[in-house]
Amino acid sequence: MCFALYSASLTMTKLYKPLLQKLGLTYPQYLVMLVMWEQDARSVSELGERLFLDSGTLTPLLKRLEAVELIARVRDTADERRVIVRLTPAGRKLQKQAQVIPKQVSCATECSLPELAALTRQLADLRAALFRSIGNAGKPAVPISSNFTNP
Amino acid sequence: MCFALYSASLTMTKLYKPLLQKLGLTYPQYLVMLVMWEQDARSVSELGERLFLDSGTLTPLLKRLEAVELIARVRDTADERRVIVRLTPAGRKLQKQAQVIPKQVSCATECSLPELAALTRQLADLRAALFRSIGNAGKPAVPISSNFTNP
DNA sequence: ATTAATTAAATTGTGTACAATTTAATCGTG
DNA sequence: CACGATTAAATTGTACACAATTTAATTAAT
Repeated sequence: MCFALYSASLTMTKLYKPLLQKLGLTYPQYLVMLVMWEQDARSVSELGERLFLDSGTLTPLLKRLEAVELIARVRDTADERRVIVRLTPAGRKLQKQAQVIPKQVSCATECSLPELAALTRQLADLRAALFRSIGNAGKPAVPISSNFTNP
Repeated sequence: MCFALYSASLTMTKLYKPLLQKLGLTYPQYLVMLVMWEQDARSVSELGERLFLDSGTLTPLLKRLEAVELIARVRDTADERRVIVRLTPAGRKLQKQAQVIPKQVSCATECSLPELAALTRQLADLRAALFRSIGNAGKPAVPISSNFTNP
């Protein structure tokens, strides 16, 4: 299953590549733009929470989006630790060009919309389950000295 | 759906990390070892066909596995273009240590085995559909001069 | 009010992915 | 046999991912 997941994900990214190239975006950059179109003016950590990515991934990605003037990055004056990301006019304008992409991708999947919705929920549930497991591994719910083991 | 796929895949890799660290492997390296345990003495392109990865990804990965002496890379004497990958004794020995991993991962998914099997097939089908779509875009089935268009 | 702890980004270093190109070997045709 | 086409790996350059660390700003506890 893990390999099927891994290679389906890589293949999906490959499918997006030519579609997104017309917009000058990579797939992770497109995800950031989707989240920004959903709501403007977000901090880096808010983006990270939505996308499950950390600053080590986002910071260079956001710098690239800033370099092509799709977003602007400014320190939050109220809290100088935070960096607020905003869409530029070009960034907002790009949304219209991007609107055709979901249909093209959905067509390539050869799945019906209900099938896609079901698969989406399964994958989201899976991610949540894996997160719980990782969380438990990182911070065990029970001290190491416990005598209990998983059934 | 695409985002669910993308983030589930990244989370899966994160789950594997601590498990594989005990074996000194990354997830893609583990995939290569799984394929090698399945059958020894494969060329780089055979590995690439199994894993849907190209030489640009595999060559440095295989060099790292060679550096830790889990595999050996030798030119095929019958065809000097090919490089044959073989397990070392240490590489074969590692299989035993790796046997516990699938159960640990399956447990973390919180899915039954039939559920996992069903999801695996869905993801494999999805990957195949995406491949078809990419293939058609990359190498059109009909010459450029054709008058035909897709329905 | 200081100082210690925490938090948010950025940085560093390692390891994929992959397009595009290069190098070298083999194959196919005349 | 020759030589252009093809094939297999390797190389180059760009862009993620993420653990671990660092830097700077804020909060908390005394």
